[in-house]
Amino acid sequence: MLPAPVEHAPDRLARALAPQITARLEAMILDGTLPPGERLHEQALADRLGTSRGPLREALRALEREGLVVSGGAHRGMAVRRLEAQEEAELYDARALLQGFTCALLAERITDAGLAALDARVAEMDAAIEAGTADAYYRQNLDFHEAMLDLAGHARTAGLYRSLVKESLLTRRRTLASTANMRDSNAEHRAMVDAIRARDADTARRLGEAHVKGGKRRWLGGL
Amino acid sequence: MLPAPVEHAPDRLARALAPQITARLEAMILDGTLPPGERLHEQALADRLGTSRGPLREALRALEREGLVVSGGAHRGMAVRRLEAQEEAELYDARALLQGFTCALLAERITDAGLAALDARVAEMDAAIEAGTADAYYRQNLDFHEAMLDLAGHARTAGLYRSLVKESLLTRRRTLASTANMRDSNAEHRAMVDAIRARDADTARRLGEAHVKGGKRRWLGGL
DNA sequence: TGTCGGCATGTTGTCAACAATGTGTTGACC
DNA sequence: GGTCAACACATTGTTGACAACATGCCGACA
Repeated sequence: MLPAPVEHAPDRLARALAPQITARLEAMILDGTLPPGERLHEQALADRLGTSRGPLREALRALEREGLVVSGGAHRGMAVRRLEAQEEAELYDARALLQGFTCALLAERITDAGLAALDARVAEMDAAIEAGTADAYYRQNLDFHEAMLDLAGHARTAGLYRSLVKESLLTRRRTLASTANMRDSNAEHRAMVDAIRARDADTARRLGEAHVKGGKRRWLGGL
Repeated sequence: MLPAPVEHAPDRLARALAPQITARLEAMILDGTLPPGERLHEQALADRLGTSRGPLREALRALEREGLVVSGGAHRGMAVRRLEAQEEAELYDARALLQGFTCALLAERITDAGLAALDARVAEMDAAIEAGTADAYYRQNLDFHEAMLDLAGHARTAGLYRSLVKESLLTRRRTLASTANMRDSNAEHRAMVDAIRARDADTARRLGEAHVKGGKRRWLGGL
C-alpha cells in the first residue's frame, strides 16, 4: 500500500555506474566494437555511454587491471590491448597449468552428480559438432570449462582461470571452428572426464594440461 | 647547460598521484600500519596522504583488484582484507602450482650463470640461518624466488605469482622464523636447484610444488 | 517492553570546472 | 632543404562541491 518510497527518477536499478560502465566496455571490447589498438578517449566514451568522466575513468582502470586495456603512461591515454603472439602463447601456458590443477582436483572431489553433468555437456557438444553449429559449440565449450571450475570448488584458481580466459578473448579467434578441431577438442574433453571418473588425479592433470596445449597447437596451426 | 625546463614546484618526480598513493597504501597495509579489517575512510585517508579523494579512490580500487582491500558494495565503504584460513590455503595451492611450473621451465632454460646465481643465494641463506638472522633470511627468501621468476622469463606466470605472494603477505606470519623451519626450507631450495641443474623438469616441478606445500605445512603447524 | 517506522547524520557516488602535461604544428635558423 | 625550438591545442590528471544512499538513533505504537 505504501506508494513505493519515492521513485523520483525512472532509474531501473539505482546501482553504481562504474561497474555498469565496466561491463559495457568489456562487452564492447570482447565483441569487437572496440577493436585492439583502438584509442579510448575519455570524454568521447563518457558521452557515448551517457555518463561523466569520473565513473568512466574507474571503469577504464578496472579494465586495465583485467588486461583488456593498456595505458601508455601519464597523459598519454589508454587503448584496447593488442595481444602479442608471445603473450598469447604465455596465456595458453598459464591456462594449461590451471586446467590441469582443476582436473586433478575434480578427480579427488567430484560427485556422481557432477560427473553426470560433465558427461551431459560432452554429449551436448558432440551433438553440436554433428549439427555443424560451431557457434553453439563455442559457447558450450566455455560452459563446460565453467562447470568444471564450479565443481572443483577452488575459488582462487577459478578466478585466475576466468581472468586468463577473458584476456585470451581479446583476439576472438575461432580456432575450433573447423569440424576436425572440434572433434579433437571434444575427444580431449571426454578423456579428461574419464580420467576424473577413474579418480586418477595424475592422468586427469596431464590430460587437462594437454587439452589447453592442444588448443595452443590448434592456434599455432591456424597461425 | 639548459636550465632544467621549469621546475616551478619542488615535485621531485612529477608523476601521477594515483600510483604513488597506491604504493603508499600498499606499504601501509603490508607493514601493518593498516591492519586487516581496518575501515578505509576516503576523506580521512586523502587528508592523511595529502591528496584529494579522486586519486585516492583510484588507488583503493587498484588495491581492491590486487586483493588487499575489499568493498562491501555501493555506499558501504572499503576495508583492509581479512584473509580467511580457507583463502590462505587456496593461495598456497595456487602458488605451489606456479612455483612448480617455474622450476620446470628453469630446468629447460636456465643458463650456467643463472644456476650460479641461484647457488649463491642458497649459500647466502645458509649463512643467514647460521647467523640466526631470521629477518635477513626472510628477505633473501623473497629475493631467491624473485630471481627464479626473472630467470624463467615467463612474464604471465611471474605476474600471477607475484600477485599471489603480495596477497599472502596480508597475514604477515613469519612461519620461517624458527631455525628448524628455515633449515627445512633452504634444504628444499637446494633440492630444487639441483633438479634444475640436472635438467630434470619433472622432478624440478615436483620439488617446486612440494616447497610451497612445505610452506603450507609449516603454516598449518604454526596454526 | 519490544518492535517498527521515520529521521538525522555521515559516507560514498557523481559531476563539472580547473590545472598540468604530452603532442603536433609552424616558423625560423642553419 | 632539413632540423630544432617555441607555441597552441587536445587530452588527461586533479580538485572541490553536490547528490544519493546506508546506517544508527529516537520516538511512537502495539
